[in-house]
Amino acid sequence: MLINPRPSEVPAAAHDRVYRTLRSRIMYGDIAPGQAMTLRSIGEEFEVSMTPAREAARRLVAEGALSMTSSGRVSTPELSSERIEELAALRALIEVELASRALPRAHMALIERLQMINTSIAEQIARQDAVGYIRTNLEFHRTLYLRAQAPAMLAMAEQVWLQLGPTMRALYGRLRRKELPHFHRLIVASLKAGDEPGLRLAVRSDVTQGLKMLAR
Amino acid sequence: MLINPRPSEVPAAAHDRVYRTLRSRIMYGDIAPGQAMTLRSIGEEFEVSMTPAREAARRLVAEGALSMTSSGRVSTPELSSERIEELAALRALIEVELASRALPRAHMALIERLQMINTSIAEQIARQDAVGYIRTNLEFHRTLYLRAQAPAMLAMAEQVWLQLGPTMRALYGRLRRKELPHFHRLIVASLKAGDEPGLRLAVRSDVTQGLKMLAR
DNA sequence: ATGTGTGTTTTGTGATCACAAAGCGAATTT
DNA sequence: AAATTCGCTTTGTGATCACAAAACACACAT
Repeated sequence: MLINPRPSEVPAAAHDRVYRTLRSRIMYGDIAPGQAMTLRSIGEEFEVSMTPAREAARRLVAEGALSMTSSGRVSTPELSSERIEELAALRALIEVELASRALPRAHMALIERLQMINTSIAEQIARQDAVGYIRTNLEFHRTLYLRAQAPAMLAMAEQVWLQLGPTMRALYGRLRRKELPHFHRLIVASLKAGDEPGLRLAVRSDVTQGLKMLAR
Repeated sequence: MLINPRPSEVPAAAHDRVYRTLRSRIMYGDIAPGQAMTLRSIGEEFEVSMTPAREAARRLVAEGALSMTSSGRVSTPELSSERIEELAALRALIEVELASRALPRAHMALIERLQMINTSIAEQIARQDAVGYIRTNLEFHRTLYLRAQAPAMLAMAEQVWLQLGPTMRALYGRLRRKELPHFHRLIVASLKAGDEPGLRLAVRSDVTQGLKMLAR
């Protein structure tokens, strides 16, 4: 009997492809806050009928990536400053815990990988590429948190990122960064030193800094 | 022009009714872990077609209330002990923060209401009603956290409850309680005294206690 | 100008159907 | 006896359609 040589390349249902593409766009700030979309237009873009388009949209609504009016229309959310503050606090709570759990398992290979990602972030900044910056920045965090071996917590953190996606675009479009966020260096340094309190503070600061200015 | 006298009583779409009913069942431990269900049987029970049944199921999958096999079949999840530990830690993180934010706004009316709920919990314990116990226990927590005025955080907390629902049933079926969890009394006492560190400890303990024993 | 009414168009909802794949059970083979 | 094969049944997926309600635009009246 033949074993499927690539079990990860399962057919990929249509609704899942739509979901994943939209999710990436939202999480990485490809879509501005308040952007409306119809189920038919989604289906048209992905060349599927309304059924899978509706499923993908509904899934994103359930995750807070899209908001829905009482009549069923979906759009990217426009977050109030109170909600931004809440989501920033959630990021701080969850990601500090994830970093703390990753610390004892963080070996040199991981730290080098994080430094690589940091240089990549610097490139995106130089290129003024907002979407690239957001994606690479989140990749830095995800790479660290994966070491925590805590999938449920990581999923929660990603859900918060998703909710903040369109808003992050508005933020990073405003504060034109010139250099690598220096808390990333602090995170790497704390990891090297095995300094847990320092790591917790660095992560909390990194996560909070940008969003604080946006919430006012 | 007439204003709708009950704006909250909008027609209620079929898929939403299915979703809400299933969500309650899962969150309050009405369904055991590992219980499978088909889309057609859901539709049959609620006298709707497969379309709204599928939407409700998909929404619950997105929230982690149901798990899905690669072939699209859904069932209540059977959580590993690692995942239970993670979810317990998330409860601790988020709910301690919610309680802390509720504290400065907690007036006498709220405290009295919490005490009422506590006597209600004692009744459910005397009646050996597992589902009633879980529901009333969560009502205690929700009542407190509503005062925090932090809807995004509360939604996250409820999502964790939802994921733990079927497992909670298995837990409370095992440890036949005899009396009101005494951390509930500690929570109320800390609220009365305005003692924030005490409140944080009491909430963390209450949230962690039961799940710790289940995770081994 | 502003608000109002009306007809048209757009849009989400849910039912139904065809299809393919997964699950399942019994009979058969090793 | 255990494993396998084959056929039937169950099940999820996605397309299509009818329908009702919401959104919209335009004309009209104030």
